[in-house]
Amino acid sequence: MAASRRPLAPDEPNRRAEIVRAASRLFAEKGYAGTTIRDIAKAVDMQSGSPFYHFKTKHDMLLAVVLEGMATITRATGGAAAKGGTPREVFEAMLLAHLEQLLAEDGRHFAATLLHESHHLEAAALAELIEQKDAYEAMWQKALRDLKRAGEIADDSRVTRLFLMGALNWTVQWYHPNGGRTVKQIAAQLSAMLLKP
Amino acid sequence: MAASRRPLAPDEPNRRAEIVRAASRLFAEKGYAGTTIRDIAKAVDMQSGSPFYHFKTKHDMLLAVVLEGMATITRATGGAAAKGGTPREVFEAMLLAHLEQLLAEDGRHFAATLLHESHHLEAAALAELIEQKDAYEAMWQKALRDLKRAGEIADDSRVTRLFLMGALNWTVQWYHPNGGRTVKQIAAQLSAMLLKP
DNA sequence: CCTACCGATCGGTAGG
DNA sequence: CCTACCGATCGGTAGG
Repeated sequence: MAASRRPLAPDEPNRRAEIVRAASRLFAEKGYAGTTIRDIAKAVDMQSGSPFYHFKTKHDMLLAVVLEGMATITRATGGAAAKGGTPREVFEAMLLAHLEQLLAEDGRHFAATLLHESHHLEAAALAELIEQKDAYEAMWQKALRDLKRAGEIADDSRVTRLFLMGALNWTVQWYHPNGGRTVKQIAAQLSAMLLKP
Repeated sequence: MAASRRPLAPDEPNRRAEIVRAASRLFAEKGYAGTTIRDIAKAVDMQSGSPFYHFKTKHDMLLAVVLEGMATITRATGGAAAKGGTPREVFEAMLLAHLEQLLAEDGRHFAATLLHESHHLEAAALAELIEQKDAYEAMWQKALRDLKRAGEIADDSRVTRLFLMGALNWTVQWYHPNGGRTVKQIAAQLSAMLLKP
């Protein structure tokens, strides 16, 4: 029905990226197991077997989504931290960067897939992801340590970091772009809740 | 292979409950779409078509899991709140009750299914769940309001409640029963992070 | 990247 | 609750 499509060259360089993007949305909405290759193919106007020209298996598509999601959020949050400033300024910039990736139109499907579908990966792929995740969380642990040294926070333990990750990542479940609150306001409110006045 | 099974009467009253319990574990581990009726049947030593003697559809099994999970946690947390005490005592009892349900051997599969698989429900069932969830969260909102009145917390807004829910529910992702920390310690640490000293 | 297809599996059912 | 089964769908592939 949705006919009339640009006749894309089979090897147009960003077809693979289009598949990853479509897969991220579908995995986020319907889950990995609930999404079919045919769903993904249709979303990028391919025939049902064609995604396998770009990916060997469905699992490889999931891995691509999850690694891109992790890389993007690491780049954003790491970049924010690298700008420097007081521990409080760094922390607040990291909160904002993390939330922007998590909640933005473009990044949220990657984030949701990362948070909810990673357990469908096979052991080797999962190990690769966990390695990156640990590195990411180490950045936060360092930020908490600096806050503690500066007297801005009472406890910088691992559990505190996990509570923080929970508060942050849970926003995916309730944030609505037109909900009246901006991402910036949400970040500020979380900062206010955690840091001393 | 796992032969020699007690010859259960077909209508033994708790066969249905056994199915719900097995389904909760499988849905939590493999996802709703990734779990087959045959998986569930095998887990309770039935033939592949037999679960349909107890449930009309697979969706009905999911609904049963999710509603039981919601009811259990509501009962536990509501019961803790009903014991009364200072706002702080009530809040801490609620934290502990919520976490005990979420992390206990018996309840965590129900909780994980509730948190991660509810979106597979059809609209009508989802609406029913959301109604119960709203009632549950209203209990927490009230607890926060009382804390604010008592001067134990600076902000009792909706977003604060959502950060709290995130910190609580995220524990499902990282808690390990033999991780050295008891549920009680985790509850105490969250309380310390949120309330004024 | 499409066509045409395969073997396996899935949710569900009739009839006992 | 079991037996036997159905139609539909799925991930993946050969051959172009």
